[in-house]
Amino acid sequence: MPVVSKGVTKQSEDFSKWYTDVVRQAKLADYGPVKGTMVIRPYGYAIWENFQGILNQMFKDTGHVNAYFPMFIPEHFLQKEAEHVEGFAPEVAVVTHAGGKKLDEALVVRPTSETIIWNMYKKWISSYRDLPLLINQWANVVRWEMRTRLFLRTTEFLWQEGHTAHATAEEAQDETLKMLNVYKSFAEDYMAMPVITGQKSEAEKFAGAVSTYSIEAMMRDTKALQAGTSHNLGQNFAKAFEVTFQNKDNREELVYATSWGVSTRLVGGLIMSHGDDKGLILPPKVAPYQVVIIPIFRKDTRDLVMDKVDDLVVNLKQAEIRVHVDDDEKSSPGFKFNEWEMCGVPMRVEIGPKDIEKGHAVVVIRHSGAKHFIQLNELVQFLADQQDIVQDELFQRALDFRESNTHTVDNWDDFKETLETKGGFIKAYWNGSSEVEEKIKNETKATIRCIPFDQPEASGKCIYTGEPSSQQVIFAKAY
RNA sequence: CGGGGUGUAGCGCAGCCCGGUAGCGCGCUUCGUUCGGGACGAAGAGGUCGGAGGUUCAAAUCCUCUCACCCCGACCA
Repeated sequence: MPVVSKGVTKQSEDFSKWYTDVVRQAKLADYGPVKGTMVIRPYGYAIWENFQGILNQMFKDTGHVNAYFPMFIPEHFLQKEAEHVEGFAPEVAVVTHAGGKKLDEALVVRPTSETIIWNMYKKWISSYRDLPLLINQWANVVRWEMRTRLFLRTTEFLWQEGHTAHATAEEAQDETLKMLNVYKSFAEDYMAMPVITGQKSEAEKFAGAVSTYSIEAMMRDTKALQAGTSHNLGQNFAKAFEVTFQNKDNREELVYATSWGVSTRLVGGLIMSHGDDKGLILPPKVAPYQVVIIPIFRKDTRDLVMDKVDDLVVNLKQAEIRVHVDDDEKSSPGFKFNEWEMCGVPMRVEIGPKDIEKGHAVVVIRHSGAKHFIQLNELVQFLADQQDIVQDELFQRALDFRESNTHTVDNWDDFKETLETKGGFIKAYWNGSSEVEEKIKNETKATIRCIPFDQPEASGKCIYTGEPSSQQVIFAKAY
C-alpha cells in the first residue's frame, strides 16, 4: 500500500534517514547539482546567520578582527609544511586552467587558509610590537570528501577560521584554550548542546598542529560529533613561511601561531542534539523564529482575530522576540501546527475567536508539547519568560541524555560489549600509543574523541594492553 | 576506490519480464465550500521516459556503451 509520508522517518527506525528527512522537509538545505555540494536554504541559512552573529561578537569581545583572504592558493604554498600537505593533499580541488589556457602554476582551492595567511603574515610581522595579531575570517572552503552528508560533511562548506600570531609559546597556548572555551560557551549557552573539551590524540590532530583541542558533543543516536577545533600550531607555519619578529632584546625569533574554527557542521549538530520524531527542535537563542502565531479564523472572524494578532506582534517585537505570523488562508490550522513543529519553532501561539471570547490564547511548547492557556495581557511576558526556560530545559535534557549514555569501563570485554549493546561515549584508560588507538579503531570502529581536561583523580590501566595509564579518554563512534 | 541501488511531470513512484500513441499519488493553477491537529469538490496546466548508439514497421520497454546521483564501507570539520 502506497503510504504518503507525512512527517519524517522515526529516529528509532533509521536515524540517518530521519536526519536527511528533517533537513529537507524543514527546508534547511537541499543537494546541489555537483556531488557533495549543498544549497543552504533561507531557513537553514537563518540559523547559520544567528550562529555567525553571536560568534562574531564573541570573537570581537576577545580582541579579534575580521579580514578576508583569497580562495585561490598557489599550489606550492600548501607543500611548505610537511604534515599539512600530507594531511590535505588527497582532498584539495585544484584549478589547472583559467582564462582559456593552462596555468603556469596550478591553484588550489583553499581547504583551510593557514598557508596563504602565513604567507601574508610574513609581510606584516617584523617586531614584537606587531604581535599579537588576532585575525578571523568568515569564508567558504572546499574539501573533496569521499562521503558527504548535508551540513555534516559537504564538499564546500562555510566556516570561520581564526588565525593568530604570538610572541611566546605560552601566549599561543593561552589563545588556543581561550578560543576553545569560547566555542564551549557558544555550544552550551546558545545551542544548548553540552560539549566535552579536551585534547585530540596524535592521530586525530590537525595536520600541521602541535596540539589540537576540540569540543565533542553527543548526538541523539549517541554518536559523537566534533563540533569545533582549536589548534596550537607552535612555530610550524612560522618556520615554513619564515615568519620571524624581533623581540625586545633585538633578537630574531619565530612567531607562535594558533588557528581555530567552527563550520556549518554546527547546524547539523544542532539538529541532531535536539530533534524528535516530529522534526526539528530549535533552542530559542538561535531559532530564526522564537514564536510562531497561528491565527484561527473564518471570513467573518478574520478581522477580529487579526486585530489581536497584530497587537501581539507589535508587543512581541518590542520585547525583542523573533515572531512569525502564519496567516496563509490556503492551509488549515492543523496543517500549520505540523508544519511549524517540523521546523522546530520553540513555541506556538494559537488565537481564535473562542480564545478572544475568553480573553486568552493557547501556547504550545515545541519540545515538551505542553499546552498553556494564557491571558492576553500576560502573553508577552509569558512568552518572554519561556525563552530562557525552554533554553535551559533543552540543555538539561541534552546533558541528561549524554550522561545516561556515557559509560565507564575498565576491561576490554566490557569495552566491546558496551560499545556494541549500548553505544554512546565510553570512558576508559589508554596508554597513549597511536598503535593501540589504531587497533581499537580497526576492531571496533570507535575512535578516541578526546583526552578530556576533566580527569579522574586516580589512574588506571589501559583498556587494551592493561598497562598502567594516567589518562582516561573518551571513545565513541563518530560522525 | 570496493559493495549495493536508482534515473519516467516539481516531488514520490508504477509501467519494462511479454515492444504498439505515457499513467498514479502528492504538489501546482482557477473557482467554490471549508478552517481549534496534516479539509473537500469541480475544472485545468505540466513529460525530447538521464544521454548516445543499435535491433525493429514500431523502443520507457530488447541490446551495447556512457553519464549522473543516492545508500553502505576505507579518509575527514
